[in-house]
Amino acid sequence: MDIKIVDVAAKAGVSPATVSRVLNESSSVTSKTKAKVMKAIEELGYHPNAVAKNLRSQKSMTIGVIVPDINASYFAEIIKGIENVAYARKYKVIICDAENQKEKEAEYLTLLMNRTVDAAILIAPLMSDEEICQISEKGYTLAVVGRYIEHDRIPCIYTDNVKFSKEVVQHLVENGHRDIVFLSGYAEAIDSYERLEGYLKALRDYHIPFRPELIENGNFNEEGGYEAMKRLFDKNLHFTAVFAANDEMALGVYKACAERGIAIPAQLAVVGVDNNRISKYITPTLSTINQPKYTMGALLVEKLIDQMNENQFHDKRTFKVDSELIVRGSSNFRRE
Amino acid sequence: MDIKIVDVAAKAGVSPATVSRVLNESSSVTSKTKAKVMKAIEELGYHPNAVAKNLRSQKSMTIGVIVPDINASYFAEIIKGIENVAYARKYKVIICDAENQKEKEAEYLTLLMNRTVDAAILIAPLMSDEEICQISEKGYTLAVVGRYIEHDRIPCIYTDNVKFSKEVVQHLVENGHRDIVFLSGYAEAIDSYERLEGYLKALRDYHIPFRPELIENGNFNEEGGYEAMKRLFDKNLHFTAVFAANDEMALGVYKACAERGIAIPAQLAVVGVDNNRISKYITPTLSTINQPKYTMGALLVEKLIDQMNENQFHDKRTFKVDSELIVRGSSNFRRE
DNA sequence: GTGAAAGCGCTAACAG
DNA sequence: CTGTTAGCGCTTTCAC
Repeated sequence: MDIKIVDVAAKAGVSPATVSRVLNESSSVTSKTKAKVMKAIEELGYHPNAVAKNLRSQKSMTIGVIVPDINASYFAEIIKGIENVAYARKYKVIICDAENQKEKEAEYLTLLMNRTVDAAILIAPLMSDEEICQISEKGYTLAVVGRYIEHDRIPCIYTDNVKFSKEVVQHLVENGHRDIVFLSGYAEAIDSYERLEGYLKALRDYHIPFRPELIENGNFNEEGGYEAMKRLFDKNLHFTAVFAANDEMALGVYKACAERGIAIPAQLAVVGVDNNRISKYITPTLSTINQPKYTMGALLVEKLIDQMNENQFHDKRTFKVDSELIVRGSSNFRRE
Repeated sequence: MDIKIVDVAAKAGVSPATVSRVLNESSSVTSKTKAKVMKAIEELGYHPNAVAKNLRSQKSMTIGVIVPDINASYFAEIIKGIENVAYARKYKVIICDAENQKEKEAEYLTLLMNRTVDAAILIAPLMSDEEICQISEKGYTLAVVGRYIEHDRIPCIYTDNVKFSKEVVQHLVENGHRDIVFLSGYAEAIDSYERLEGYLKALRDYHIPFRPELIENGNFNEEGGYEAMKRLFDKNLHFTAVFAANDEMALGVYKACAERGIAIPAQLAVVGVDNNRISKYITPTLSTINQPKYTMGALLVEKLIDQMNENQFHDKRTFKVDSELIVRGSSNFRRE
């Protein structure tokens, strides 16, 4: 520490520029001088100061990823995908947990604005399209997971929320259900909106009248799902199935059912979204929507890095990936 | 973007120094000039360049956290604790997922060496005490979760692996078990070693002869636990309980048992470690060791930041926190 | 209370 | 192939 490039240069009997050259392999250096430099670096225990380097070279070779919650396997898998291809392309990845708070999201976005990272990948369901576009317009490099953005400089990867939500309802209807609860996430989230839309469209397709009292909000977490179900039970409404907008809320449904002695799936069918790891371990196993999380992360950084390096925009910038309904124990039951 | 402090200064009709002063509230500025500067900043959409700032001020106000795997609720909870107190103290936290690879661990450690972060919190069971001490000796600021380090500049927080492992065995013995399998994690990990030690000590306390054939390695993951159990079953050994060195491996045990039609806990008792979220959802619910994960993270950064700010070393630098055995369905059965 | 100027550690022209 | 020099954008003495 406190050893700088000039110290190495002095020790090796060369100029700082030469040391920099061997460090970055930026131009050819005699193998002899290279050896001298390496030796000096070794002996001094020199570590280049990345802050100075980044300031000078105007890049950091790091990508920031902002996620709503690090403790959700859905995001963790996406991050793994990002991490691995970024690593292969010599980029570092730093992960920022916004903990579902807009304030922290903004805080971590400054890492992008203030040039600590070269680009940011946003998984930010609370942020509006406009906000995202504005940041991009200011010249910052962004990519987005989980939604489509109408902006030709922002790579996006997403699944079709409307489509898979229709599939869920279709599956339930085909199993004899007509009174299907929809458990929504927090209202501000784009996913909430789109999944509700799919639910409504499917009902319409089947000519099932929409009953607004069957919509409840569970804020995308277990506790919220639990409370929402309690409210529904208390209202004595008739329903035979629940479509929870994510698996977390479905866990809350399980809990509420356990308390009331309601059997899943015989008395109530349940389907979630995300294919959280828990969904395959819980009893009964939870039907859910699976997305290619790892691939989504991997593909997106790939595009992002290409865009940064080639300094041009590709023809293909947005990717809609397929999701699949995984039918498990919680809904695998034909209602007569 | 591309707007610098001089641009703001020009627009506001002051010097760059003054702009810097209002930005950092470092010394008093007339409220009138302050207003002018703020206005210019606003109008120009200026964002300070943190790289330049960090270079000049020789600090970054950010802490790096290196974890073995971001997709494990155990680490995620610790990170939450770190994140929240760091945030309250004006520090940013960047998370690095080493994915259980020494190579990546080293890669991310360079963020510390190259001054991208002011300090690093290591959750690195694969790294040796010597390596950790060496880094500290070179003048880098470190803190460590999950182990005790004999070095007066490194704050540590950890639980007593030996102690809780003894408790697990005690619990099993008291329920009538004498032939207890120990499923170890990868051999290099300090946790593996210490948990085995606790297992052995407990056996000795109860005068139960140690049977080396009952030790298997499961590499701390589900697949490993599953394979290890299959090997044990194939050997036709007699045993009635399994102490898995973490919950992940215990899940593998469940799977292997399901395949062979072995009932948990009637035919085989199972206990894990970590209190992963899944352990309370799986059937039967999994007995495990719980640690105050969030608090561990929170307390450690607190100390770390204190140490950095006061530039002095506290009397109390290491924290041993209590863990608790949570007895659930997988071992709550008295063997006659 | 404010400005001028130096310099954090490095890289990238430009010479040689 | 290697050295000299300027400067990335900011903060911080030191004057005034």
